[in-house]
Amino acid sequence: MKTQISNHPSRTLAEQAILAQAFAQKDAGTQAQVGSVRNWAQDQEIFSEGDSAEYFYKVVSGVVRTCKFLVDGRRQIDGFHILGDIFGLEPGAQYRLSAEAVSDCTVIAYRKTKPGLLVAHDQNLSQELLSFAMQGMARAQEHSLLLGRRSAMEKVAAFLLDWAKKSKHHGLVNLAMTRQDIADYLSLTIETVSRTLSQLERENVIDLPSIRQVRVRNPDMLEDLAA
Amino acid sequence: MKTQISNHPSRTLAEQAILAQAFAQKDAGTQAQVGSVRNWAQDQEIFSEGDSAEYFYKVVSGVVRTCKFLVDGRRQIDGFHILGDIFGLEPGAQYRLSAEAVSDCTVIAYRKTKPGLLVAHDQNLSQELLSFAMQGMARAQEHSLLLGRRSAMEKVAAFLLDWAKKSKHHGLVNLAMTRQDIADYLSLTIETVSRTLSQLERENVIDLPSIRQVRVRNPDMLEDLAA
DNA sequence: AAAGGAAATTGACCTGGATCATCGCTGGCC
DNA sequence: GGCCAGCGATGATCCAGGTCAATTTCCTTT
Repeated sequence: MKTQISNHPSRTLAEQAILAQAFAQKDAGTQAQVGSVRNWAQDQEIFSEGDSAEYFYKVVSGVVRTCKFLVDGRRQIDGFHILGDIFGLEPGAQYRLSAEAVSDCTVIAYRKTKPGLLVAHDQNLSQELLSFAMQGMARAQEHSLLLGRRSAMEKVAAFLLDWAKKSKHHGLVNLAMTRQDIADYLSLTIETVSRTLSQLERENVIDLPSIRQVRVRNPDMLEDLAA
Repeated sequence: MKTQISNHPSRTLAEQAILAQAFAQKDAGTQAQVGSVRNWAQDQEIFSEGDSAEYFYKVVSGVVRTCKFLVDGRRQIDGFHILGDIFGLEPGAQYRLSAEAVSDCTVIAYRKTKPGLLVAHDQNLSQELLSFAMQGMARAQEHSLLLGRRSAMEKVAAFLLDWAKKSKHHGLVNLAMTRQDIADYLSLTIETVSRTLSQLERENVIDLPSIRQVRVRNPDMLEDLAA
């Protein structure tokens, strides 16, 4: 049952804390601005570009991608969102990107008080949203810098470092996403991503113990390559 | 004298309105969160990556670029900012980008109440900042999409449309920036920007009456090319 | 108006990554 | 265990845009 918080074997303490917080708010009944928990299976669509942006979301578990589909079928991934990340917060009334579950995932949906207008009665929430929006801006700017005028090697190395930083297993990165996802995030082809990873393995910078796992053998070298 | 608002021949009504607003706030003396007007000459640095982010800015006249310099000398331009745009708003205590005057320009500097922490006592200001931050995020995301997997033609066409939209002279765009600026914004070389503009002129999509002016002859075609 | 220098254009050539094609691996299913 | 389908790896080739090298245009200064 979805409202069951505790004793879920796959949930970390941090995830349970976020859930507990959401439910505490709900139980207190202080505001309409409170979250409801939702689950999504791998590759399901959470929302689609152009949909009315009634909700924004916070990730409790799993990984979400936000992306855009171009007319000619190309797909660009704007970002991956993990535990604690907020996505789907829009300046306008419609989503400008689609959101999909990279893995099975749990998110909290927050309803905006008015469609298209985000009003925070609560000073803390307002502050938190502003903070998130600025971080979101910074994140998007970093992504622009990553995409512009950087070689495939620089892109892949930076991507790996980014995920290594997030990983709790020291030096071992579990990638939730496919090569296609990585390619669409870095604006490369799967072939180039694959070749670049192979090259890094050949040069003893990383190991690829399984298809979705990367072991960083030489972080310094990886830093250098990320430029 | 810098505090002189009216009777400046090159200022539009909108610019004067922004200045008047800034001074009205100042005169009322309601808050510390009030702006001071500053002028910068072309190519001067407004702030530099790593500086303590004490102020954020709003453009009154002219054009500002925010950019990052890479170790190997490459430069990437994150964005151009014009009348009414806010720049230099940071989630952290330091600027992550540099800001420079593309043309002579006038900006209003707002001091943050605490370094590194942006607190808005005023509900309206808080709302406005949130709105700006979300728009900034959207702008940065659009830029990522523009840089990723798009041809030189698509980039240049999208760039021209963007500026044509902002121009008041119907169909005539005055570019404040050099080809190098355009190249660094689109992650292309000056040669490619130049060649692409020439090609557009040859195909009667645009005219290039002078080096910093573009006349859009066929907006529909330009839209198609921007994909 | 002439001179000088920076910015822009244009041409010739080269290369990194895309494209196309094939093969191998792996994990789910009976 | 054997089969199959989707994902990933790798090789061969191509081409858009980068690089290098002249000019040309425009703007500033005298």
